[in-house]
Amino acid sequence: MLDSKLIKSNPELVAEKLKQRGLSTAFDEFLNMDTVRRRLLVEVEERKSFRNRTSQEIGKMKKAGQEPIELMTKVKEVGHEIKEMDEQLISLEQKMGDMLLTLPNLPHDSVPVGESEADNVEMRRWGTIPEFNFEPLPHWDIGTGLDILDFDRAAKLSGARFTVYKGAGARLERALVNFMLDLHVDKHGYQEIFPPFMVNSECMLGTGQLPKFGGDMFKIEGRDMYMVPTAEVPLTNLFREEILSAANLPFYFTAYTACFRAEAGSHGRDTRGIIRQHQFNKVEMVKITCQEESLNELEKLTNDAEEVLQLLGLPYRVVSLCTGDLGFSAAKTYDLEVWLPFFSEYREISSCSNCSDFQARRANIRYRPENQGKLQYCHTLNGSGVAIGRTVAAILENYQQADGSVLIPSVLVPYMGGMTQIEK
RNA sequence: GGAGAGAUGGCUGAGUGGUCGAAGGCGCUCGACUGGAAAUCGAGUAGGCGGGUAGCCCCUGUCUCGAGGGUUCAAAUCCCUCUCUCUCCGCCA
Repeated sequence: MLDSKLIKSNPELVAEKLKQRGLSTAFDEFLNMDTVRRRLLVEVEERKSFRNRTSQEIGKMKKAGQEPIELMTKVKEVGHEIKEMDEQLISLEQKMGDMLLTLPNLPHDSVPVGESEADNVEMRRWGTIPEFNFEPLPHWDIGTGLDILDFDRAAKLSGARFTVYKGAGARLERALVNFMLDLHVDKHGYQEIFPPFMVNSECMLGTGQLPKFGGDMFKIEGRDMYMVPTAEVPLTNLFREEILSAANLPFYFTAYTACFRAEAGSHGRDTRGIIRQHQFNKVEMVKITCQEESLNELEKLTNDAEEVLQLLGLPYRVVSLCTGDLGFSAAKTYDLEVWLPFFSEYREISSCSNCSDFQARRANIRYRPENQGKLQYCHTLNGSGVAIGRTVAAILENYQQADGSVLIPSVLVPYMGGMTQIEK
């Protein structure tokens, strides 16, 4: 959520920043509502002040044995006025609040200005793109050939965009989860969390999925519950409605969860394979920081995600998303894109974002600064560390052999029970 | 699912109609004491939204005691609904 005071004091700046995201917003209506709201607030507070003072007088008079009927009637009348005005105020504030909740975060000044994916800026590349002396297969053909991925039976169980992992495939999925968690916990200093996979709508509002993107999620029928679309939601909401001590910042959390996305496939992209699924696994990293540190922390978080790919020997590049391609809650985002030989292109495997105070404001996560000053909103960051399914796809395609087998990256061998190669 | 108890400030915990944004304690901040520290003593210490103002330096109004409604001149306190927590019973991986 944007700071309404910033909108009031500098609507042009906010509109300009939103325009960079491709959003034309006029704040005239908002500012008008606020003017009306403030006028109404002053009037109703005058009446409340009168009611408070007079009620106390009535109390004293009653104790003195009097029965001030006229005063009581007067206060009662004012009470009715207050109620009417309060209702108007609430409806105004509701409208203003609804508008604020639908506005995305402002891009940070360091974010490249652009309209679409095409304007994203490549920051760096890592690794050597593998060369094959045969025609590389797509991961779905490799997976079905090795009988470690079963799309047909998954369709029987659940429908399109689900996958059954079998044998070494299932093991590989589990190995990756453990490898990534161990790396982030043991080397990068994150605390491991195992959160619920279902959360309430307050959480979804806090991280920005609601109110705009409810259709992207699986909702539990008849309950105020959603399947988590990413562990970012439960992790970031851990401290919702809390006041943290600056001395305890920053918090580093990492968690494995399954992720559930209803929107996957709605645009007909990636209809084959395991790139875009209704359910996939992910290890996520979340940081809660003070305001001054979030930019640095984003660089470190991105490096932590990169190290996963480096250790797995998967070529990738880092892209700074341009203003037009930023997600709803993000002020700045680096995407990690892994090389997929069959596609012959880099595809997103991690997205690392600094959400500045945007989510903290929605979720009311604050901290008291060291100098005991005024409470501040925390900054929240999140990044995939990394998406498991896409990592499996990348391993299958990058490590495929001419005979249809797939080599296991050495760092995963212990997690695979010593297996070095997946063969038919 | 059935029965009961509860939800108050950063934490703990009093408060059953007005003098309560709220005792006491802990924690924290500042000061005294000390060579320094501990202990002790003293003072301060919620947040939101407005108004005054150049200004969150101050002054001031209002709201907030799980959430929402109601009763009343007046609600943390009484009534209703909901949410959550705990205990017992049932069921269960």
